[in-house]
Amino acid sequence: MFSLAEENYLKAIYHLEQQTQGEVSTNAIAERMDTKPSSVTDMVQKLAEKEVLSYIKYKGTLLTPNGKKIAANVIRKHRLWEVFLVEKLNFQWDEVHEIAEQLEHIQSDELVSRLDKFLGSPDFDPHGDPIPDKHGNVKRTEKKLLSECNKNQRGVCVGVKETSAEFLQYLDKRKISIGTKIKVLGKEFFDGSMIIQVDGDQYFVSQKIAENLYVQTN
Amino acid sequence: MFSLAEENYLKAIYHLEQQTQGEVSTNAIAERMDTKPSSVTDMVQKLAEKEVLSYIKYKGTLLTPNGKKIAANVIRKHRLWEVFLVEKLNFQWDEVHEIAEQLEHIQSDELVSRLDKFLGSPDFDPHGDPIPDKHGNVKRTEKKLLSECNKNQRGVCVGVKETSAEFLQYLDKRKISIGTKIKVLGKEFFDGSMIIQVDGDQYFVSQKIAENLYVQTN
DNA sequence: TCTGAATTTTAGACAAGGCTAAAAATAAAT
DNA sequence: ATTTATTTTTAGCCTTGTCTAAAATTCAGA
Repeated sequence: MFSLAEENYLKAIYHLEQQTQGEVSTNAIAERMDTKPSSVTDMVQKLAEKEVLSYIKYKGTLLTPNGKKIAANVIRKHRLWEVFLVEKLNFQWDEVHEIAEQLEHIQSDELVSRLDKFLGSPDFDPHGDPIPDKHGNVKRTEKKLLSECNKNQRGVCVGVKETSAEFLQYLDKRKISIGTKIKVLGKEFFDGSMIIQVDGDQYFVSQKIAENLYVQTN
Repeated sequence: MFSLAEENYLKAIYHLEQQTQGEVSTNAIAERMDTKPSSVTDMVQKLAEKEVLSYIKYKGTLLTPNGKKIAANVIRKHRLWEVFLVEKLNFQWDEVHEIAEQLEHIQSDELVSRLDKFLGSPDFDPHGDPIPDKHGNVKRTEKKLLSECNKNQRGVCVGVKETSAEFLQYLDKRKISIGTKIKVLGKEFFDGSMIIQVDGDQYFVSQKIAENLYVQTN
């Protein structure tokens, strides 16, 4: 139904719509897709014909409900495959994006449904981003930085901001990964450092660490 | 390196080379790829430039060692994914081909290597076809039809010729699947029917059944 | 061996998706 | 309120992979 290129455009526009409000500009799309604005104009006009987005010359584009659904489905597949790669094939968090970028275009609803079940219907991908359900709805649970948490707050690690190998190794060493429960035992205000509890262990974390770890509090 | 279309051509030519000896004809490729001979000529000339096959006008093509390796790798991926779909996602034998046809083009050596390990480095796909190793070498164990076996011969079920749902169900009911050991207890010459032993049970199979079941004898 | 049939190749066209250069529209600044 | 700068679109061209129609080559039968 939709070509690989078209799916990538829809996905890019979907993400851009979440980062800003109002119409998405041609230049913004071009930058995100690493392509030229003139190419974007062409494609956007084609997609408008297919009624997956509305386009007004010199103004920008907005996805239609149908376009949103298609984009969300691509993102759903992307994130499910990321879970597969990390949980089943033991890839690292930062190694999976490129491969998932390819896998997200495999066409088969049955495959997605079975993959989802095989993985235990996860709600988050390895980076802590929410996985849209089959209807394209996203469980929007805002994540916040560990550094924004207060003493005695509890949360679940849902992602990272920084994705360098060093940082991921730092977390691995402390057995912190997606789903890990974290409790703030203490917070030092003059340098922003914290003492946190992870499973049975306690760790000291600097502000820099706390500012790069997303948690979902409850 | 090689486009999706190019990979599909190499794969098709690889298969055709195994079915016949000598050069593969343009028409044969066109028929297998469900395309026109003129398109094949174009593509084959392009692939000859890339040195993955040798092409002589009006004569035909032959894969170079490099071309064989690339084709075998695509087939390796195809078959590994089929194992995944059947073993892990519980698809039926006959439902996986289309999806594997897409998955075989995912580019990532690391992915293939990890998938292979995850599946326990299988030697055969769910249809009983051998899975090439990472160097493109195929463990060539010729399969023959059950009907070609003689009394008291033993073999392992490695595939089917017919793939209709009815036939697969027939086999399922008798617990015959890939890897199932079969022994020919008796063979009736006037109608080609057989008595076979499967695990502890004995079954009567008609010639039609025996002609559609591949076994690897030892 | 000649001739008709089948196969294969060439030539020219097309759709998708991208690019460059130039024109048009909008936004910003004096 | 103009002029300048930025953004966006248009026009024309390119590549990939396909097609049709016509030409060239090979094969096969008499």
